[in-house]
Amino acid sequence: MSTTLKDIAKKTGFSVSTISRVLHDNSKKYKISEETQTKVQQTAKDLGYRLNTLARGLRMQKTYEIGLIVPDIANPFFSAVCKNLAGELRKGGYNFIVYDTDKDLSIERSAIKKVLEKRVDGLIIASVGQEFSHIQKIRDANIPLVMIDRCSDSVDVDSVSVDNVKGSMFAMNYLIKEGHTRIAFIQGTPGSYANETRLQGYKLALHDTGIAVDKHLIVGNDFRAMNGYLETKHLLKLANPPTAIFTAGNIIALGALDACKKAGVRVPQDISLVTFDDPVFTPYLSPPLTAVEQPIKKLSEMAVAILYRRMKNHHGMRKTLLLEPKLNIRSSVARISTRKNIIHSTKIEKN
Amino acid sequence: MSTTLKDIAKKTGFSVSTISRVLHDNSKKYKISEETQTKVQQTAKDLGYRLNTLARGLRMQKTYEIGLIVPDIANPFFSAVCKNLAGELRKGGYNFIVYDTDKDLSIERSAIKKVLEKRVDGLIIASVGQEFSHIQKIRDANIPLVMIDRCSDSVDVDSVSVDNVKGSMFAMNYLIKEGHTRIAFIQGTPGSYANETRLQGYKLALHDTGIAVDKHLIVGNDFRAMNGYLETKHLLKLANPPTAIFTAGNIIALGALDACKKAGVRVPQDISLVTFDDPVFTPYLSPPLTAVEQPIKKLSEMAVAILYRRMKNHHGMRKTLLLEPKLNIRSSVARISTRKNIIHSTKIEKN
DNA sequence: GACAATTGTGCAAACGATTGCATTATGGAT
DNA sequence: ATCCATAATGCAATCGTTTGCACAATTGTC
Repeated sequence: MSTTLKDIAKKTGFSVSTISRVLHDNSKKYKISEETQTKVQQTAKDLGYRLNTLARGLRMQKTYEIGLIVPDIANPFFSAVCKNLAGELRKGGYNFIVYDTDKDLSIERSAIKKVLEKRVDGLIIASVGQEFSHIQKIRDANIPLVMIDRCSDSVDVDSVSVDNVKGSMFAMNYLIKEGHTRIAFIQGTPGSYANETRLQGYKLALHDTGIAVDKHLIVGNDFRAMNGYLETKHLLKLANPPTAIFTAGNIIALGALDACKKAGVRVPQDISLVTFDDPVFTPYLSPPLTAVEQPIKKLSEMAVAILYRRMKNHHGMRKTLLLEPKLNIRSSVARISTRKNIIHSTKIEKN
Repeated sequence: MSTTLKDIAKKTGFSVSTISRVLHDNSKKYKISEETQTKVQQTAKDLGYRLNTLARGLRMQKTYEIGLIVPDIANPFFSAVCKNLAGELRKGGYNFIVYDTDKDLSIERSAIKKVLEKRVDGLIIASVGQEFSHIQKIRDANIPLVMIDRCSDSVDVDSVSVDNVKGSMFAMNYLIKEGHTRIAFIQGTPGSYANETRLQGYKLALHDTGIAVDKHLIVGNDFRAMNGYLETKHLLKLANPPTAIFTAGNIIALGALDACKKAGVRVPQDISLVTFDDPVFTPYLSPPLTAVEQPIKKLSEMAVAILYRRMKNHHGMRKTLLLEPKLNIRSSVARISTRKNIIHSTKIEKN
């Protein structure tokens, strides 16, 4: 259908080899005459020649493609990661194929299969699960691979992720410093990497400062807004409600905020709110939310750097990177005093 | 490196043809014996055979890949489109390659080149610009193509987009119905398809109801938050400020909201706010914003449907679809009365 | 017992590029 | 005149599949 080297060869009278060399080799190496070069290039343009990367990839055993597998591309965190990775990879002359697994492990498996069938040169994957045997297999097949946004000691693969534990501790320590001791945690999906590590940080911070963990203050079960809404409502009705809420993800925080407003509870005067994750709209909420920001740009850069390294050296030592998050302090936390706490409680009863 | 059909052939004693047929043909057609099938399948599994789509694509002249080109994947609208398209395409057995052009026409051009070199079976493109000659060329080369999120009579390509003009009119008519006559429009990037069509709807609605267009009320120059912030500040300082603001995009609205809050101007009591585009966080802002929602799911479904149609029939009639947006009424618009307007004005002076 | 139909499998030519190894022509050195 | 280096190009194998055609063996039909 489309023009091939052969067509150009026929038209110019040169051999396919010569055409190939002129068009892709920069042709210095083979000392093609100027005259031939211009002639070939001209006819290539005339005929609208377009490289066939399938043929090249097959012959060269290299595709210049990187596979990217993410649980949910509509999640601002992942779409930002996507964008940064794209830019970073472009610099190195690589393109990438994205797969959205919709947080489904079976789709993830089939995505991996597909992407390997495409003979990508490398793979970046933010796995959904806690189960990594299928990923280990890729590594065992010597396909360059880096995991992002989660790491596990149970697999021997390169990884770069954000230190969720530390992030939680930043948030919690700040709340504690401001005088809070009754701090609720609204979870995301239990069992997910993000949730478990963030929960761990929550507990650790409490433990470090000698505050007992109150199981009634750990609530919730997924990363959606409705979860934040319902659990906040529930928390506000407790006999002894928390003075602060820490949510495992930003969408949860949206729901929490909504619940507070509907209950006539003011943030931060009546209750404080901090959240993990910090997408573009957080500063524009009312009030602007204090949030744990993940270093997305750095994460992407590192992921690509580690991937390149692995593509050069299949058998190097495993590399795991844990990046430091950052607490962005805005206006959703109040310094606490006992009196405020009481006012707060009465307010609740009213509703 | 990896196992090929040949390897399996060698191991089982059958020919490459037989292996191929068993593994991909469902082999009914060629009446391969049960015995052979199981034997082949077993060794394929043992050897960890993985299809090489490069070779297959080369031979079959079909890749089962669709290229997707978007201006900014981190934009919630496009990442949602992405996700919906992915799901839709998966149903048909297609994968897709995404390119983020970063709103840069030259990157767009090179992305198109790259994606065609990959011999995708089709192309979905949300072009950045108003200039479509490069896109027309693809169509001329008989590559199935559908444009999304913008359409133009100047190119002869299939397209599906949201009726921005109508969307703007929905928003404006609502504001007008609520008694507003001084309505400002904060633009996005002038010259962009999204902006011009939304602006057109703004003007049209005013015109239809006999309200004169006041040029001082059309302000702004890009889709970012800072633009919304600065322009709102400016609008509030006018001698005769608007009673309502309509923003061309949601991020602009975030900035506008922020400016109002900082100026002590309440929404909607002191000024009303409506915006185009309606991502997940809009209902959780304070106040929940009345916004024009784009039918993203429908858009994606239609885009894929039209693409499939075009892949089957290269020479059919051009098809352009214009989908209807929807106004989600929340709490950012107040019914206006002259008295309120005066109170409002005094409030402004105070700041 | 002759012939046709069916069953099960293999041969070999594509698909479009890359590249090591010729090959030819030319000029210079001896 | 002989030999060698160099310049400019061509040959042909290869990458891993798919698939039209051929072919042998078996079964069925009259």
